[in-house]
Amino acid sequence: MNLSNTQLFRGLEEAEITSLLGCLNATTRSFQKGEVILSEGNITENIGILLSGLAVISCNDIWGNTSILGHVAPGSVFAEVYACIPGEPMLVTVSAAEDTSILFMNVGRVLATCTNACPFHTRLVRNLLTVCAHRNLQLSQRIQHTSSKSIRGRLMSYFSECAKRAGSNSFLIPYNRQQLADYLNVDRSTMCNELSKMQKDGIIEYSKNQFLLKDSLMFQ
Amino acid sequence: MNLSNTQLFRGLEEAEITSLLGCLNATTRSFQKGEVILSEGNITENIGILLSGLAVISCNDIWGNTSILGHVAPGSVFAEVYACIPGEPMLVTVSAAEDTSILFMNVGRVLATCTNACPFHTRLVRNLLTVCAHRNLQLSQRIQHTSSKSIRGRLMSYFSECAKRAGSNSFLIPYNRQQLADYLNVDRSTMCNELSKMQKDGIIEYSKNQFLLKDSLMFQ
DNA sequence: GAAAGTCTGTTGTTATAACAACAAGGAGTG
DNA sequence: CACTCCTTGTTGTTATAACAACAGACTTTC
Repeated sequence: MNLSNTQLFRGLEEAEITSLLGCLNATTRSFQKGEVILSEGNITENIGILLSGLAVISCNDIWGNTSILGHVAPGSVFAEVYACIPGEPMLVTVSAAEDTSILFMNVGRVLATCTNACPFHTRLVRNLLTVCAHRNLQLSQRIQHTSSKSIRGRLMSYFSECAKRAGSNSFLIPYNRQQLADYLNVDRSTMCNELSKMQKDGIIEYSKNQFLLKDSLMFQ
Repeated sequence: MNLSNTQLFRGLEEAEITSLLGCLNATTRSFQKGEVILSEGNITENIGILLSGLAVISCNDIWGNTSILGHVAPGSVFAEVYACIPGEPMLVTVSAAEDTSILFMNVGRVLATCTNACPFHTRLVRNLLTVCAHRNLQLSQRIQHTSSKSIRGRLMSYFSECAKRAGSNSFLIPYNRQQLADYLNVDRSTMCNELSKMQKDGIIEYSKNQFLLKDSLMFQ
């Protein structure tokens, strides 16, 4: 894993990162497949970066049922939310889905200006904030797109954002049907059905992942 | 508004804040009821703190339908997500619901270590990160609690977290029925009905805002 | 180019949530 | 106390989403 390609170290050179890592007293640890990396209920002051392998984020309800909340891919930051809220116990468990190596950094050291007053430090903090803000934005958008009670409403909310982003009524979506259904928290087949109806109703046109919001609607 | 009571300035004394504000070149602006504070599509480098009044966060779809996403109360930070992602245009509009005054701070100045290397600065950055992380946690939890397709599943997910937090099967919830229904994105009356059924089924007991998850379930 | 696998769209049935309308129980006020 | 206002719980009806099962199109692989 090349750290300069990660969200957290973006904009920093290899040499600068090496110097930073020393300054941060970062440590690397390896985990075997199945091993718990961070456990629910624990308090962590460490931000993790997954260097290689794969981790899953899961959650247990009080009856012991486990549900998977997401995955951590190489280069991704995790646990930063808990590390940034002093004393907040984790509500999720992170465990290794494969043999995995993790870089841990103490958030206190990341935030405290180092004695060398190194200029890379400022960039690192800014990156950390950007990571947090990005995740925030994505979560807010998902909530917005799933706020409608109807499948059509959810699709329209999502398509509306896609069109805004693309600056055009025509856009590509980055999901296949199953992924889109999961994102909008609806059943795939029912969603496919609704897409057909919307096309029949003249609201949208689509082919594979290319969608078009019909202009006529803008003036209704 | 006493700034030392706000999330962003927590842990700082009045005098320290005054010195910080100068160092940050923060500015205060007033808005009349109905006036737009920050507009969708704009790029902002400013974090806002609402000092007095009330603001609403709203969103327009491409057909011009407006929906209210939330409110900003005195002392609350807003726009920090957009300010922290350089170049990210706002997807929401913030406008004054009453006559309102806002403190704006440039995020670049917040993050750049000031020439005086004032120690309050570090605390401020840490607070900003904490604000971001907190919001993040709340959003993640809401998504988790609304991920079930059934009302019962959503209630159980929420109650499970409440019980965990309380460290007890008995806990108070901070919402009335309508607010809980809104939070879980379900219809109030249907939810009330489901709560009754859950009580009949012996899963929970409740009275007003006091809830009890029945122990028997733990061993099923 | 046949076979297996994946993705997408379609249909019919069933479960369930939304909705509307109302009753009962406080809380607060004149 | 009578009054209104607000919250909560209940019921019946209707709309709609989930679910299951399958067909066709497209990929991938040998």
